[in-house]
Amino acid sequence: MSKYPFQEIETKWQAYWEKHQSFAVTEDENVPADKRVYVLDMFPYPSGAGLHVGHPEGYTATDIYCRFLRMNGYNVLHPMGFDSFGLPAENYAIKTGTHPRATTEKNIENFRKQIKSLGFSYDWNREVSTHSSDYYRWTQWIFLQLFKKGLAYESHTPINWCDQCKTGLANEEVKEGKCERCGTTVVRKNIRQWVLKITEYADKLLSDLDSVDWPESVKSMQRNWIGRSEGASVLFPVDGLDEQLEVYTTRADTLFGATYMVVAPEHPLVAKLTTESQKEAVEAYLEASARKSDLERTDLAKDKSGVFSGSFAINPVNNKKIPIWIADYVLISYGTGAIMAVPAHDTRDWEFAKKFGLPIVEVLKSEVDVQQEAWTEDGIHVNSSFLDGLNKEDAIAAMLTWLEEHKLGTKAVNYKLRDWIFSRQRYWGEPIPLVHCPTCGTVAVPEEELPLLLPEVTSYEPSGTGESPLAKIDGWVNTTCPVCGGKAKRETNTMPQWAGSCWYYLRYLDPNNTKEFVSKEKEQYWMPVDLYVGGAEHAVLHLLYARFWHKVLFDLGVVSTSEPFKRLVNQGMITSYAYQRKDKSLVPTDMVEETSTDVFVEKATGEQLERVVAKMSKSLKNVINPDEIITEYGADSMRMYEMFMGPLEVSKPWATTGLIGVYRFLDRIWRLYDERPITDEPLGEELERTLHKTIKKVTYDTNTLNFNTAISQMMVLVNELYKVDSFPREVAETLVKLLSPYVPHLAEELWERLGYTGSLGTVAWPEYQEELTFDTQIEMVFQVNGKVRSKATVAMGMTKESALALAKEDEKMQSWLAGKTIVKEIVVPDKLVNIVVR
RNA sequence: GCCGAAAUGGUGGAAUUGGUAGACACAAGGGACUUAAAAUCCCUUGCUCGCAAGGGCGUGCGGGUUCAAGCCCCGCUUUCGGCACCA
Repeated sequence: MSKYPFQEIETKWQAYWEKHQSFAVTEDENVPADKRVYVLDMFPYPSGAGLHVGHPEGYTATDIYCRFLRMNGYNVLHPMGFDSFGLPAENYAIKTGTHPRATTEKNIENFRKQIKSLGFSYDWNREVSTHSSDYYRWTQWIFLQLFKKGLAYESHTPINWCDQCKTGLANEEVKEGKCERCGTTVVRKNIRQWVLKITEYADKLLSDLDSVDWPESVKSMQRNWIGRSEGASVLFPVDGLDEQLEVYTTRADTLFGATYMVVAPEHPLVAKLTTESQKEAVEAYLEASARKSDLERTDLAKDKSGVFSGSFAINPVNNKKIPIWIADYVLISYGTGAIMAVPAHDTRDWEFAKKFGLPIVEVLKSEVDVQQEAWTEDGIHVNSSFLDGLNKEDAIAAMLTWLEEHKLGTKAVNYKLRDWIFSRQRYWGEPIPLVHCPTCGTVAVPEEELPLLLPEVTSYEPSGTGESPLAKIDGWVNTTCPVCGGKAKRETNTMPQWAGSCWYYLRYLDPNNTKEFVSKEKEQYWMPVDLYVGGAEHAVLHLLYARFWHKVLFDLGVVSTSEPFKRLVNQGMITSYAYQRKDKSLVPTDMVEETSTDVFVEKATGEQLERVVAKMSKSLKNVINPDEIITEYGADSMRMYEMFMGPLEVSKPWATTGLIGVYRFLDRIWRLYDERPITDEPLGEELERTLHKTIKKVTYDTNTLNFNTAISQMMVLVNELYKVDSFPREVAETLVKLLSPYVPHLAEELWERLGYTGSLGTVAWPEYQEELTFDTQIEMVFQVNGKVRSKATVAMGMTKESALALAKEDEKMQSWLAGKTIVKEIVVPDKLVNIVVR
């Protein structure tokens, strides 16, 4: 196609950087604190499929930013590693009979090669992999700190279980009742598991969100997930039993309207509350709801179900006897697992009351008949004794005072956030370093014995019974108690994939430290992470878990910041085009023909199709392979195109024609330097202005991650260079510097051709002179009543008076002003004149 | 249902503070070069009325504020992402 020898250039400079360790970074104490920057990418899971086009997007963005910062005198930490424990490798191992370590390490090698082929400026000396024992030794160490702080506990309550993955899942890993990974409907299963008390940090996790520079959407997702609510805890005595039923409510003001109570089927008082006559019905109900999946239980469209326990509670505000029901629309995991039901003003309670014929009492003046539908808006209280006449807000306050005075209830705060189900019944993860001793209980493996190595096995098949594959390895399971020396058994569950990624950003700081997970000095030198770039899919999971661990480490005094990631940016997804039939079904790309511009038809039927944007998928045959793009157009084209497509944060469709456009731009640059003699003559005025405008815009836009507009400004400069004959050295050198963060290989090569030796990486970023960016002539707009009627080219800096005079003299303006009365005159200097007439 | 983000030419997208809407690129059309093609270079390109000069319309929809609105305010629609019996 052309002469631009990208393959040769890219291989050459990648080898140069590697040989000269161009991007190795040290903790140089001479660099002032505000010039130390930590720029982090979310590290990839090294899947067998290799890098997809989404990875280079975020990685290119941070690479450009890092190279830019280095040229501006910053000491930049920019590491890369691999999130290498996890299910896919294990599942692949089971299928093929190869050890997950073997496939994982092969995949890592491939990923590393692919990442390097894009010319990113990582300090590879700091690479970490979460599956290596040097690394997971410290993951285990951190777990032990949690354990010792009482933040890890064993639980037997039912958890989310995926039958396909054969493991328990955290609440965060369940999406719409299905396993996030494989889409299998999640079932409830009673198995022993380790749980981390993330709820203990709910308040801090919530309030500290205000201190970080993160996208509002991510913060709001985390706030919703934590789900703090303020309400009251109220005690209801049980009639005829020496028990009290504690409920949580955000609507204490509606207490006079509570006509029955509901406890979850798993509530500890269920057996006591059940009377002899109801026993059979209750037992049947408990069994039925235990069999239901979470999805079935929470399906909104479904009918409410429940059963009367036989017992009654006393409503403490009016001493009325109200029945206690058992129903699975009340969740054991939220609040106290019991509610007071106010059917008149709560849709769920209303549906239940209607179905089972329970009384509905209006306590808020409603605009509807509460016997016909629930009234959930605010209103004036009625039938509520001392609350009558008050609105919701005042009534809640009044009721809280009353409850506290009578010792019947207190203010309470609840969270939707649940504790983190942390154990996995699988092989390819960090072994949990605990030992079960019949005499000493559960004890920690001594820290000096870490890492507790994952045993080599020949079969990793998960049992599916809730036992980890490790449980079958007798030689490993049977051990001695570190406390009493007696016979004991190892914990056989492993950690979830999230464990390793909870703290990897800390290990990069000090990857070879064998004494500590990170040294205090290095931690203080770099932390917190100044910029963290990655996909939005981690908004809740990884980012919440990592914040939690970091806060625990902060409380332990081993890290110095309460938040790990100061600024977060989500890169948008790179989508692809797909073709849609009238019935909205999609047609694979290879079955589509473009008959004329933007007219697409299905080859087989001739049906006209609509082009839509869709996620890349194998079945649609619209997946772009980065390796092929690099081979055909080069890494520089790939990098620059992905940045040119649009703003970093939004998702945008891949178009290879667009990539070719960027390739052509690079080729034009190449030919400029290749074919034109570089002269030492001074710049023309026009060119000088464009040059300084370009420096200004590229500097500003690179710093703010607006790469697409920085690139377009460089295109403007190159277009202009093609219009003039000469190619002054000043422009030639500045352009190379501006290009270098974006297309580092090409820039290095051109820099060398300009007569320099060594890498551009440490060359100072160009500066612009503000006064040279100003136009001397500007086009002034003349408006009448806000509509553009004429324009004139005038000198910059014209006074308001002369601009107005000029507008009035203008021939076209005069025809629009003739016979009108001037009402108002507005002059925006160097922009426009607007004359308002009547 | 609730929370969040968004909607601009044929397409991807620009538009620092409210001040010329459509930068830059793709696609399309035309021209130059060539025996020819490719590559390259140059020009045109929001819609519409008009021979032209020139006019009208135009940033999802309906209102509003303003001399002036893609941008601010109110009310909708649609799309995407998240949550969803959380009391």
